[in-house]
Amino acid sequence: MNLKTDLDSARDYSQQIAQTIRDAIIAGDLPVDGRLPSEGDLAARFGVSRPTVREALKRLAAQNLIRTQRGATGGAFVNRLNFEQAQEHMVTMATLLLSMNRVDFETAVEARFSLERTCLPLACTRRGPEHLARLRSEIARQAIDGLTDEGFCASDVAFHRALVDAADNPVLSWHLAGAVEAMQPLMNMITYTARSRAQIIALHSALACALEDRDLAAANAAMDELNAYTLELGSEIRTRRDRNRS
Amino acid sequence: MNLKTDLDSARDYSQQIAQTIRDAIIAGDLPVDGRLPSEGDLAARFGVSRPTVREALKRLAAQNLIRTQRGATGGAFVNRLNFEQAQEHMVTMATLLLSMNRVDFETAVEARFSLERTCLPLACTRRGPEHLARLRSEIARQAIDGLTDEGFCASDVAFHRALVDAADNPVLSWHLAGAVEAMQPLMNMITYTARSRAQIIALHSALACALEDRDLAAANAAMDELNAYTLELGSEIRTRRDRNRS
DNA sequence: CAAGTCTTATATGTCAGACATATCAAGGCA
DNA sequence: TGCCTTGATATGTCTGACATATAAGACTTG
Repeated sequence: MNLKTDLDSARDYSQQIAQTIRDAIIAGDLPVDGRLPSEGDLAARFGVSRPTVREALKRLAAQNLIRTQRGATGGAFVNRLNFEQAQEHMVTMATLLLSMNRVDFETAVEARFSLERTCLPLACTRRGPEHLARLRSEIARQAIDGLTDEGFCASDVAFHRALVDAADNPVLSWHLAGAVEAMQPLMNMITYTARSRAQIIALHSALACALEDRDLAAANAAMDELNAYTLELGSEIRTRRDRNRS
Repeated sequence: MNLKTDLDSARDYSQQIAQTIRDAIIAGDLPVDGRLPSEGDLAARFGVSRPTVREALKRLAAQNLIRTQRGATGGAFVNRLNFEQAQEHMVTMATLLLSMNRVDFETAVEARFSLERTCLPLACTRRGPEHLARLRSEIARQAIDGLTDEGFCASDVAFHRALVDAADNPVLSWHLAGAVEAMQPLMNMITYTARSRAQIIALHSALACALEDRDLAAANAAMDELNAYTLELGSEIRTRRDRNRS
């Protein structure tokens, strides 16, 4: 637990302190669930005031690297980063990336389906009955009459999430689920007619059946169709929007 | 620029304030490069003190959502999240995920090569001469006699980075490069013999040639071999380690 | 008149000390 | 023994102040 305590007075102290502690965590010098020195201690070590140390700790808390607890035995503890939290971060980041960089619909869709396709070989091999059940249950929900658009989109995401989980590789699931969920805002625009819902449900069913039969070629074909149909809907939306504008 | 200013007194103010501003940024209420109210203003609006507001802003700064600038026309500005910054974050996160969750080598390697393979179809279609040049140049560097292990690993990462960039889809590049770079710490262990270097260089060359010929089957085959060889080296390392331990 | 310099206003960065509050542990009391 | 009180310690927050960076306007000077 020896931290470099010499700071460059030209740059933000809180940033440098955060970086020092972050490096220590990444290097494994601070064990998971280990307790950091108290804010007062850290302030004394770095030769800064407590508010400055607090700003540094808040930076780390924002990245889920530490958690804080009040009370006598409280303090700042190194978090075990879990896949769920990390995924939230990734979705937030990916969503912002897409919206702030004017990524066009085709590029995003291409990336999404390219990525999602990677789970199919593994999913065909490893899918268990519980994965098939999840897929079927989401398909059933999507077919409910009177389901709201929000409900349909949520179930759509859950379906694809189940699909990537069927590959039974948590690291892969993390990457792919992040990619899929980040697309949700873009996908929300295109599933608002009964016709498109029926078509999407049909393709979902085809995917589920392909997984059940462990038929990789069929799964790839269904994914291709879903890809093409998504692009088609997207260009339809654009046409309609352009017509309204003029 | 209307922010919800009512806070739940039971939870951290700085966290709630950060969440409020974060939501506004994600929703697009705060335009990119737009300036937030000054810390004093925000403190007055939320009914808290300036240090509390500052902790909130540092949380956002840690996620690269805002940048701050001192001086008369300074303040906190909404950042345009770019792919580079976002990738740094993703690599940090993925590295921590792998190291903190005892992900076994096989799982990580499987995820990595599954993901990287997705760029091959697009890369075979779209690769330009500049992509081929980047690939060849990294291969040349890897063959240099006396190259340090660090240098070899760095060039290895650069090679795979060039490979995913050949797909010419920034969103895909972002996802895949993050996955590849996060593996670097794990890969560092296995490239320390001349034998493995020569083999890896041969497979890199095979990949480059396949891309040059736009031969998807050959590219996939080379990737398969690289995958298998990586696993082989990994299990070799483990055997050696186990023998040393006993 | 023009160019450079000075002043000032405004913002963030930092500090010091204080109080509020949550929490656990130890000691006291029935 | 079991409950309660008390104290210690930690984070959470507030107040007020000073330091510093920066740009714009006022001023001075060639």
